[in-house]
Amino acid sequence: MRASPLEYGLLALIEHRRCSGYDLRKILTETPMRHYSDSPGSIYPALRRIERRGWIKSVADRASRRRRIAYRLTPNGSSELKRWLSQPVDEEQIAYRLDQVMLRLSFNHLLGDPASLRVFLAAIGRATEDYAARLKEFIRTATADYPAGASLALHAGLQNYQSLARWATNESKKLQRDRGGARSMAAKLRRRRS
Amino acid sequence: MRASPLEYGLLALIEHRRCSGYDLRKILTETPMRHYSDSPGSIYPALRRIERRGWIKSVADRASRRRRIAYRLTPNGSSELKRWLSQPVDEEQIAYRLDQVMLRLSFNHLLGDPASLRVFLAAIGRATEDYAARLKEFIRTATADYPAGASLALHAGLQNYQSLARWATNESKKLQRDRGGARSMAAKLRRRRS
DNA sequence: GTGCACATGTAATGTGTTACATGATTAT
DNA sequence: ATAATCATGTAACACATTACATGTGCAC
Repeated sequence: MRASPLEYGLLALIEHRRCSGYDLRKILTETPMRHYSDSPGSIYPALRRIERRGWIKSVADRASRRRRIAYRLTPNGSSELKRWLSQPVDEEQIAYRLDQVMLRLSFNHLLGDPASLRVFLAAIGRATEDYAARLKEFIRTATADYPAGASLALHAGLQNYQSLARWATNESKKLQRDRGGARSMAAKLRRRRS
Repeated sequence: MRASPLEYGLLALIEHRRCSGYDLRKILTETPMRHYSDSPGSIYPALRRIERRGWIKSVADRASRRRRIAYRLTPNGSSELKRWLSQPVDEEQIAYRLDQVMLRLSFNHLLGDPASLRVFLAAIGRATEDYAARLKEFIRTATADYPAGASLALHAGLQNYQSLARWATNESKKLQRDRGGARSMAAKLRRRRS
């Protein structure tokens, strides 16, 4: 990982639409992305870091009379963002960086490929299933003498991962069906026209 | 919060049983507590910090011939740990610090009060229900123009919190029933003996 | 003219991560 | 002997948080 999660989040937000530091702060405070910092002491230095790396460029914004420094992505920033978005989803990410996986899901549309959402959901489903199996095995072998609270916490975790796996796989299949539907519809139209 | 999550985790592990830095590292690598660091550069400094604060004391351990510095909690450390374990569970913790809530659940037995587990689970249930409601309301009002991936991520989150809320409330009720059962059983025995 | 929202920053601090570093004991 | 495991540390770096600090434009 070449940048911090916050930095990738900012990159994605800026790619989604041109943003100033203040805009970004507001988005982070007002949406469930809030667990990323949201304080000026966190965002402004992060912006300068990714600017120094050449991933964003400031553009003076004179739409209003207020002082305002907006940013947009450079080609380098754009390709770095795409690299991050299209990273494979593995067990490690599901287990320890689920928030980032969900962030990548949220910004999947920035890849510009309508099919990638279905693929990404399927990857989440597979990796989560694998991790749930690993967790189940851990619970089976290692928790005989655990206190009640610890067993409960582990079972809660297992249940969560299992339900997440089902959900992701299911949503992926839904998209597959829709695509199939759209495709056969298009074929019908073609046949009709010919 | 007067100490870092890692520090509280270490405190709890040491209270559970006397540990050296190496023991702690092994526990962190081998259990799902793994997302707490696990590297020596993280654990040894943390140990020195809580030692400086007077929460743990090192005890030379000559059980084996290896060099080994084990720790145990001081009375101050013990009461700080209990303070942390018995903090109220609120929406903010559910939303942004769920891992810590689960850690506190895992070590609830260190409070020494068998009833506290049920109470803690009920508190998780209530706070999670509240947060799920807030998230649902956010989704209802704010996501009309969100990209598909973002909506999916939010719905996944909502589903997770809803299922967690149900689970916690249900487990709490199970414990309540068991307690009820145990109590009436004890009453029966008393009656029989008299 | 005063208070609020807009808007951007700096400094101090703590902490986690990575990489580097060392050495002892045990098992093969 | 030598590799693996036990065992403990340091240094450099990046990052987030908190608190502090400053100034502008708009609405009332």
